[in-house]
Amino acid sequence: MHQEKLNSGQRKAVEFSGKHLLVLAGAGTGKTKTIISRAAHLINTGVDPSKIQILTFTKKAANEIVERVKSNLPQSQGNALNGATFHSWCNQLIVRYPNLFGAASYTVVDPDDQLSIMKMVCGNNKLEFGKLRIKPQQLIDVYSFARNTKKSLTQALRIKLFKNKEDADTDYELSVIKPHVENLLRAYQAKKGIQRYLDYDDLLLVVATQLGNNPEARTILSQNLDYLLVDEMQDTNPLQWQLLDPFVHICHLFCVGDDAQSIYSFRGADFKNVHLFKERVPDSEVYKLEKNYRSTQEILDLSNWLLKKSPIDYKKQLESIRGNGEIPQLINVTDEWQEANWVADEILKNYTDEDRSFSDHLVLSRSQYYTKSLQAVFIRRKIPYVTYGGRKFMQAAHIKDLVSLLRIVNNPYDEIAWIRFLTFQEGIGEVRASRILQQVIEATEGADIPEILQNAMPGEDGSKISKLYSSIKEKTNVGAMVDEAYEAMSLGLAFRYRRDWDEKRKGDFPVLKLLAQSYPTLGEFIGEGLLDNAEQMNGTNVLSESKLNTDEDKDHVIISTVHSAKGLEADVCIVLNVSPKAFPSSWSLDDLEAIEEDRRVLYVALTRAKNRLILTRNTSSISAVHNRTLPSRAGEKTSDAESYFLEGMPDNLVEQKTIAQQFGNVQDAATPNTIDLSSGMDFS
DNA sequence: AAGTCAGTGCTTTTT
DNA sequence: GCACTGACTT
Repeated sequence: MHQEKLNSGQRKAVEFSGKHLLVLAGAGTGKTKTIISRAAHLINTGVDPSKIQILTFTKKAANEIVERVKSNLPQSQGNALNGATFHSWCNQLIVRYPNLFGAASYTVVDPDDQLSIMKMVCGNNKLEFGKLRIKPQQLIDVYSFARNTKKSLTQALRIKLFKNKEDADTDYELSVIKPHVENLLRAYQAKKGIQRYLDYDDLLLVVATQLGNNPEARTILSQNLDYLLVDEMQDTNPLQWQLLDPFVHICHLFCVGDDAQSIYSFRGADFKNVHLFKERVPDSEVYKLEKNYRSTQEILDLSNWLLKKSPIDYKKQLESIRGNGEIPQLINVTDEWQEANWVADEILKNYTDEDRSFSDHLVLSRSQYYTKSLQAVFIRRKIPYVTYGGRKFMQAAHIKDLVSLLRIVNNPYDEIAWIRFLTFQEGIGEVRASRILQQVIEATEGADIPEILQNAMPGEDGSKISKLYSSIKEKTNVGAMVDEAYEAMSLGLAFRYRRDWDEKRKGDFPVLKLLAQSYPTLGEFIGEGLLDNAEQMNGTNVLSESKLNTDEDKDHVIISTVHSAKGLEADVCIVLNVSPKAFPSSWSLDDLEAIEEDRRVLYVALTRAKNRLILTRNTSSISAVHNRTLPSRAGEKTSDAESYFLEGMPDNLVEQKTIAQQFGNVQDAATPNTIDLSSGMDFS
């Protein structure tokens, strides 16, 4: 058993004996440690672990917190402790109380499926209004934004499509567009209803609505829950607040957050949930944690300087308990291949000369896309790495193919899964699939699906598929269902993905089976499995270590987006491409709030470093930008150069280096063909 | 009607 | 690498 040491502020929060508490904790002040110790403290003082629920933003964070609480307790004492994301928690509640939430046999749809549904709804209806064309994906975004922020459709359209402009032209365009959008969104909602789909937002909405309206629901839940511990409170949005609000009367809230690290406003996050905590929650207190234990003072000086330049007053000045260390480095490069190679050099040098392990390194990027060249270089130079925040395991095409069969067994109304599964069969395309689907839909409730399939597809194909369907339906073990489905589909899969079948995709199916086996029912696998993150190790999928024992090679560099790196820390932290147009991103330039959010993104990145902080930047984009002033709104004097976050940085905050050209010439480096670096190598 | 392939354009951030 | 398109074959 291992107790975490606390300072007086942390201890005060951990041992808080009032009703509700918000802990405002700056970066590196021991936020995670405090929430972990709080859970352990509650259990130690006699609270039933099954009545504590920890809520976080990612499954990874949830798992990590629960594991660390357990290691703080005598063995098996914390086994009943629950940690989940808002979404998976709601999903669990819906599964556990089907009658309460009225969602008996439903399927959770992921963003890909949402898009497919929206495309079906739009059909040939191209939303074109003069210059403005609205894509199905944008409709989904507007819909989700409106529901998460509780804003009207008009407001959501204005913010998402018109950058929040409020002039007469915008108002006119809005009035033209709105009725069309409304029709499509209503059709989308109707389709979800018929096919028993719940999208991510529905999961929260179903639970929040029921809790708000139904006293019985509150009574039932209050019997099973005493403490709610919420991590990253600054990233909760109005919908999530609507979900939390009823619990004020049901249990004790313990929330931790930092307004300077709020980086999810694109998803509707609203730091009012932090600022108005005391007003909204009766019987509540707010504590602050201000001593930074993570970083050396030089790293905090740079972070403080960045935040101080903001027009927003965060009232934050981090001070290091640890004292002084290395000055942060700013590495000037001319292109991303040079940058990637420099990063690889640095890491290899630290590994061999400085006795640092690969896992002491965290490489952060604004976007997932930007790490592509870095990954290519790491593979070529044999640096082990994992990526966080990439495409989900369950979203991969070959996985979705197989899962489509399980989905139609689980929910025969699942149109998307039907189409996917049927068109997977050789000789069946979209037209025939729709026809077969039509027969399934028209069949009366409770009709025998295998029989319908048999009739819809005369001949051997029909009977094969029909038998497969019944045979899977009979199984009770989810892993066995995966096996059966794989046996039937592997030939087709191997052919369809023959290009990278042996190297990449084939190996995912044993992983899928392992994942499936960890769920008691098919419904839970399909619902929650979707919400489960995978990480990629050197380009191939692995599931979180708790599920798969990957003891081999735990030493690897972590490559992550800043958004996925919340809560992470590392000895050496490298922030890629801190260049104009990236910080702030060129998308944000004419929106002040977006610029400030980008500033917080960089702030989060900088404060991950414990001892060595390295920023890289592309000098070619600096000179390009300095020569050009952006067209700006009347009266404003903004330009890329002026809004660039490192503009005007005092010389003493960083040590600059400029890397001489060393690998090939500029033309070579700029050719995208460089990706071929990886193809000729030995993967063993 | 279904399948294949080469060419094109496009890539914020996440549950 | 990805989704999508258009032209082609089966």
